[in-house]
Amino acid sequence: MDAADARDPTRVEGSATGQASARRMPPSSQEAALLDAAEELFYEEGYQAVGMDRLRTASGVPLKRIYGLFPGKEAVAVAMLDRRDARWRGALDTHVRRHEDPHRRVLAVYDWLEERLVGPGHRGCAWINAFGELGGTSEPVAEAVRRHKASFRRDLGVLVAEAGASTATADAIHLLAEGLLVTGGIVGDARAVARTAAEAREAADRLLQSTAAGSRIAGL
Amino acid sequence: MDAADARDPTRVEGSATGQASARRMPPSSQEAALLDAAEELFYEEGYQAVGMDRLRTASGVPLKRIYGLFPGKEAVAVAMLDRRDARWRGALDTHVRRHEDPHRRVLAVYDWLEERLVGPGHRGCAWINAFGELGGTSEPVAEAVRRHKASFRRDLGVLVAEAGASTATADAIHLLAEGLLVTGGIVGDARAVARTAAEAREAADRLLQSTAAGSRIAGL
DNA sequence: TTGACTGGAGAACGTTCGTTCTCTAGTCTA
DNA sequence: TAGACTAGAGAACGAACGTTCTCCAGTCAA
Repeated sequence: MDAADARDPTRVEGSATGQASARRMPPSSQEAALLDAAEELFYEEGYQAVGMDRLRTASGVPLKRIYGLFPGKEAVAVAMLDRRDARWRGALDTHVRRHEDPHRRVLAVYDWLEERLVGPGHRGCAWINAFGELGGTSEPVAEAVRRHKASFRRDLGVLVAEAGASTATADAIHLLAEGLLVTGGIVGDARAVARTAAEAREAADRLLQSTAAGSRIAGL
Repeated sequence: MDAADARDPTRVEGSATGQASARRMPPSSQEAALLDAAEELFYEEGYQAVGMDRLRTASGVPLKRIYGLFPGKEAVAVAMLDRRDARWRGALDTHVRRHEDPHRRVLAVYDWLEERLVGPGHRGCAWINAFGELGGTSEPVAEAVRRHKASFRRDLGVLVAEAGASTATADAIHLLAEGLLVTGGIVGDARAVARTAAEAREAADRLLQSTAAGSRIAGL
């Protein structure tokens, strides 16, 4: 790195044309900028519809450096999915733990998913979409999707266990969440997403109640 | 090609290399052969990973005729999805109606989905995958997916209504089915698919039972 | 048999892709 | 200041794509 960076290490964009530039950006910021652009563009348009050139333009990271950071486009996609996984599940955890009641926490999962699904430009679950596009041709991407889905399922299992419900109920809570994710992504408009989320939440509530009722009947 | 083909108009393949040939095939058969190839290849590898040349080779239908039958690749994909929709839902209907008990019919949906998900080369739900790949860039494909999912949901609604359960239960049955489709597609191996199907089936059963119990309690 | 016609095989075309290479402006050491 | 070096902007490259076009074997009416 050079003296200019030392003088202004916060400098991130500097092009006169207004497009992002990675000039003098430290490598870690460049990687972040690249993954930011990849996350947004791949999510909105798909993986194959976005070329490396658009990633370069949107992130301001030169092609030469992109290929210095990652061996190829596929690796960028995997890194993006993994980074998103950490952030996504962290945000979900933060959201649900704002509630004290363990039962309410489980239902709050659906609130959070609904919020995520109705935003502008949203197109469902990034991992489901990635699997749909690349699951058949890219094993690394397929594995990243399986990692995320397994982690999500595990996280839900913990929440449901804390609510005192059975593992069978946890399984159902998970399938309802996946059903909401895929259906909410496809239907498109916000009203339908809200309706679908309400359906999932109500079904989850019924299953949690019936577990509790069963437990009471069994004297647990 | 040779005179032997002319003598046998029903002949559908005739290449010495073993690949399909559409020579002398009537246009309706050519369309069917094309959609057969499109269905298989697009499903296994994705839409953008399969070029028109491979469609031509696999179906035996010349490019000239493909572009005579459809204005472009996108239209082939939409036609394939629509044709598959009719066959897919027809087969589901046939399967569930082999059972007499309306309650059992609903559960049989999950049996059938499980069968579909464990076959070799299977990669989940063709419509979910198509949406993941093209939902952001092709409105005709996105609409075909929405058509199919709306029809599937409606079909399930009829089955659940015939079982005497509420519309809320029907919604849950649908979300569980979607959750099974997406999860079963991603997890890959047959054991995990079977386990997921069992989870969905059990949750559906509980929801149907609780509806029935609720109805009895309410004196209906 | 002749001539017009049809339709298939595959070449051709223009574009776009992922990836690599070149050139140059700017920086640091001595 | 001189020279080695770094890194970015964009050209270059080979491959593959969707689509169109060319050419010729085969067919049918007269």
